Amino acid sequence: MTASTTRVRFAPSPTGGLHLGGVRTALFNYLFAHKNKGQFILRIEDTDQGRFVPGAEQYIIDCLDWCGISPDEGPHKEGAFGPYRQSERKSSYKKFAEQLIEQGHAYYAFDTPEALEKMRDTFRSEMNPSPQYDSKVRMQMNNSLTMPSDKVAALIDQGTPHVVRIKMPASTELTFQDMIRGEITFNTDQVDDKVLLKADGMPTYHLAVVVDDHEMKISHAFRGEEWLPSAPVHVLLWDYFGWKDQMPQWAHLPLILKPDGQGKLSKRDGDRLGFPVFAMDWQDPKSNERNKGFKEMGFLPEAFINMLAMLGWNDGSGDEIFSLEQLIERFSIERIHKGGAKFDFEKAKWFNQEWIKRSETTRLLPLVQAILKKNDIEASEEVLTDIIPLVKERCQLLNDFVPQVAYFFHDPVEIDLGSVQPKWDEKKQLFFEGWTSTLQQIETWDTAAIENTFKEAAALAQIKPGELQLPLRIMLVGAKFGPTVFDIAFRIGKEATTRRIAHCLTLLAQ
RNA sequence: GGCCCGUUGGUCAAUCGGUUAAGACGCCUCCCUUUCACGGAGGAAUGAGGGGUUCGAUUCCCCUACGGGCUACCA
Repeated sequence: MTASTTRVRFAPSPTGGLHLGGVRTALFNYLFAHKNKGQFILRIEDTDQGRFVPGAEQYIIDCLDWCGISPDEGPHKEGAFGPYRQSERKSSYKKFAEQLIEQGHAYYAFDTPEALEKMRDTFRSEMNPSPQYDSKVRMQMNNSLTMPSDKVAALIDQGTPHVVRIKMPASTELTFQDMIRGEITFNTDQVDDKVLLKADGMPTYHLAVVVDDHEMKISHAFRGEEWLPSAPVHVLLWDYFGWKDQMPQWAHLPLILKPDGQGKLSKRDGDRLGFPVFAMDWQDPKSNERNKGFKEMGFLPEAFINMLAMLGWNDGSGDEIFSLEQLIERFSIERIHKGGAKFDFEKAKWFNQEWIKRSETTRLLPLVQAILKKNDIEASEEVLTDIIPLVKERCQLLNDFVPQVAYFFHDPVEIDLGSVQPKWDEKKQLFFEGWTSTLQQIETWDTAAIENTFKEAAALAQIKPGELQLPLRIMLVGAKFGPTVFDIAFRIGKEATTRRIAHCLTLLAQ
């Protein structure tokens, strides 16, 4: 490699929600770019007009922004290498395809979809379930290799639909280096004559990646392992164009697998097993199908990317909680795994809990405030600043703040009297009646004062304070959770405390 | 079927020929706490199988098995 700057790219297709694996690919790109003080480019691969989904591009940008891994260049942030949408670069691909034809490395093919299907049918056998358009069959097909040149010219003049295919050399060993997997060798006999330019004039992925990676001066190319089988086509193309010395270094990332069973993780698995697969909520504009995102599920972006980084990579130290800055500092391609990793939602939630625990109240406050508002709880900054530290270690997801905080704002609706009734007796009833009236005389309403009167009253009534704390908790919170009861009584105030106790005493007396 | 990639506890994983095979999640027990969490102390649980190479293999090589990916005018 030359001493040129590091330039990497994340190149998604705008076809739907942004999958976990996609975010991780973007993350690794981002980490590598920042570690090497290079640039991180977003390129939109929208060459398949049939699969294009409006809104998906902006959604991808929003997801990356939310994750804190925004690109340096992209359709939303023009740099010196635009345009960053492949559909807008259409004209340049044709030129390169024609160059390949002139050099004898590609050819025009006029076969109709029906003709291709017929070819597959005739060659299909038990030994060869999926016949390819390759060196063995191309001379029997309808293309510029099998037709006189004047006929080819005539067909093209008439506007006959045609594609451009690469002419794979026969029986050639092709070797390239992968930064994660080392040396990888293919025999060209195994790869078919891939379509380079489609009938609609759009390039396929194969032509577009090579041309764009070259024109955008990409130095390192990260992509999913599913691309490995077509890598020889790309390597060959770099060679044919005469750019081989500028070819990016490849890194084929391991896949993220289903938690159960096998295969790569899909959005269906999320629906099936009850966890998100997309970074943020995504609603398909055509089907209106809605898929939940990690963001809306209550994940902190810090936790989300931390979790993703640890799926297929680690720094060898045993540490697991890393900020984005720490990830940049410690990231290394050598420590990326070769094998796929099964996604574990439980572990993902643990990462989030760790991040909630470690986050400053000021970080959490606006997020919690927004979630509460959605649940019809208007909470001031002052109050939340006071309450968040009390409950944050009890929350795995940001949404958990709702039940953990709700009883500070309104009387519990559901009251778990079942936990109290079995051991409830008149003695306790009298205790609470008595204590409620002594509460009225407390001058400085604070946690210590409340706790003191409670313990004194308990001693007087000859009941262990512990036996009374659970009932009190149920009265104030409605259930068995939350911080110390006296902390809660202090925050909700004297009036609410006595009201909630009285209400429960009435219920228990029935 | 073919090709390519992979394989350490249930899951994420450390080890870069010599260790009692780390650590984390989850699970279980106990402590703290008469709530829920947090925290602390323990526990169960791992090198797919078979051949080599080597004084010595989880580690290197080969075979098998298993898993995954690809095999579209989708990316």
